Amino acid sequence: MSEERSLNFLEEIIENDIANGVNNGRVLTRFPPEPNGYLHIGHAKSICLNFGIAQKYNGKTNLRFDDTNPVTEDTEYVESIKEDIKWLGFEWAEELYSSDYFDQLYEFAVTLIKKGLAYVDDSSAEEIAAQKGTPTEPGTPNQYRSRSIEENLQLFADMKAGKYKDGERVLRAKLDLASPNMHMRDPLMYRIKHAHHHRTGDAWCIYPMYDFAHGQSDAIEKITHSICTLEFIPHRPLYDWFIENLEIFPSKQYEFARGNINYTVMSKRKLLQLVNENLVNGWDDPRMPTISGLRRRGYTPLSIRNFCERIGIARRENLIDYSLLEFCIREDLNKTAWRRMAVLDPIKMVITNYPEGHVEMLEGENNPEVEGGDGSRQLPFSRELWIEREDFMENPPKKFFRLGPGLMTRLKNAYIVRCDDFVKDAEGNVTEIHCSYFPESKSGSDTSGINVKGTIHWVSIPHAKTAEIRLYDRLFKVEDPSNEDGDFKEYINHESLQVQTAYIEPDLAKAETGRGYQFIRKGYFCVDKDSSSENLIFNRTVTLKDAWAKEVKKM
RNA sequence: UGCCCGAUAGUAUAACGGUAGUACGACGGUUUUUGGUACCGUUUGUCUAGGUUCGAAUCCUGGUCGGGCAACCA
Repeated sequence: MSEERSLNFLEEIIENDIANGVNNGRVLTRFPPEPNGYLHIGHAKSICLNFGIAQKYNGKTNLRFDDTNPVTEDTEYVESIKEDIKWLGFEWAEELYSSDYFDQLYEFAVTLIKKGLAYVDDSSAEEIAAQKGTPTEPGTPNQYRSRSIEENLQLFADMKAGKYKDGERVLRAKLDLASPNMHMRDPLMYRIKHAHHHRTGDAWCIYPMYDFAHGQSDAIEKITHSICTLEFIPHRPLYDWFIENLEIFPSKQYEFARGNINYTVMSKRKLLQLVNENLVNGWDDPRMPTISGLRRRGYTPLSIRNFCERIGIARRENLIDYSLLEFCIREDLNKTAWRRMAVLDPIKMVITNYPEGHVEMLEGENNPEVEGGDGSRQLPFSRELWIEREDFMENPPKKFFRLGPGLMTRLKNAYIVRCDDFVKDAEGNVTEIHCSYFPESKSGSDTSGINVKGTIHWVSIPHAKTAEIRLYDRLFKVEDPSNEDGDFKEYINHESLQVQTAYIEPDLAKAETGRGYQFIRKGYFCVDKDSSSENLIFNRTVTLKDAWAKEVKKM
């Protein structure tokens, strides 16, 4: 059952187009990343939008790498992008590259020159910028603007032939130097770059600019709805102008607001800086908002797709609460993660009336949320256990439902225990807790009649294994680091990674990568890619909601 | 000083001239062998001033505020 949901503005446009027979109801979108960095959660929004909307209207989506700038692009990025899209659960119709169209694009440029709509300009970048004027003053034409078609044709061919050095000449559209839209003031179409391209190698030394590649690529592929972000709004008249004057397929551009999330940054440039300056451990650092980072952190494709669905599509600037992303992953993992026990900050508990050396195996459900059950595992129980230090208080407040002198609580999947005594060291730190257990209170066959409010997790000391636990916090200390004074890196949270050693139940030695685990009462965790059988490593994906922590804050 | 886009609870997003709703968050409660989950409830909103209209979040005008635009980046 899909629930009733109102259409976003793009769906409305498409339904309208279908109703009016535009393109005979055909829908073809494209996702056009530049292979110059890893995809992040903002791209996920665009991916879900482009692929999702095509799916919804029986259309298709092309994956097209916008690779018109060889100096920043690399096949490493191509591979990671493809992996991330597949992992998110989407399939592209065709894998394409803007560079596939370099010949065609060159011919398009020649066409415009022949129409007297493009010219070769010998000015330097600085001169061109100066001649463009300012938003309030029109630009001024230079002597090159009136070159003959024949001369332009020859010069452009010479540019292609490699007769000039980088920056010596450019090809420009002959448009309107007085336009209030700066993008229409004779925009650059081609520039010279003697650079090796990841696909075309050294075949070219001139490369088209975004504005002269994107719309035409859309048209070549007969994209019906070319969806991009808000900053391309002023490019739209140019997009249309090239298509009109080239008389090619009329793809249409639509813009939506990119998604931003608080306490992180969402630009490839900034993320690249974090990587290059070793402020994080690579693009897939679990603190990164990249798809690969979220994956390594333990986020699932479904949780990310649900997140993208929930944030919606609109045209206003936004800064989404990180808590929504957390909600989405908890929602998914609650239904799928296997419950296990791990003690992160241990203190020893001795059950004084439990026979020394005795071990019994108890059963623990894998996931109580799964209807019909999701199997179970065996838990060794013995006289000495590790429990969480915070589950004992020497002077507990009235609402504390765990252990303290005389207090009773249940050990998850085991017995009810009562705290009888505790031991302190010379510095006054509690080092050991002594309890007695009620044999008839065993989980599943409790006839003790005792009611306790709290349940705590534990690990049998003689059976415990150890694991490295990586706890993550937000990467930045402020909501919107890019909008603060100074460099965004000043706002990095240097305590965003904490490494601990935990005692884990023996079954966790078999933990698999790619599966979520809930460490009961502690959060959701996953096996990190650095993990090995000798050195188990878990990442904390997200904590559980913690009502007690809130209670403590109020006290 | 020019042009363009936008403005609905703390956040995000609906309502398409006719009862301002949903989700997350926050707060309170019920259930619970996870202080989790589930369930129930509460709270908070149409930037502003005019106009059109029987009726405006919605249409019009002015203003305010926020964002974008002058890369041989995309």
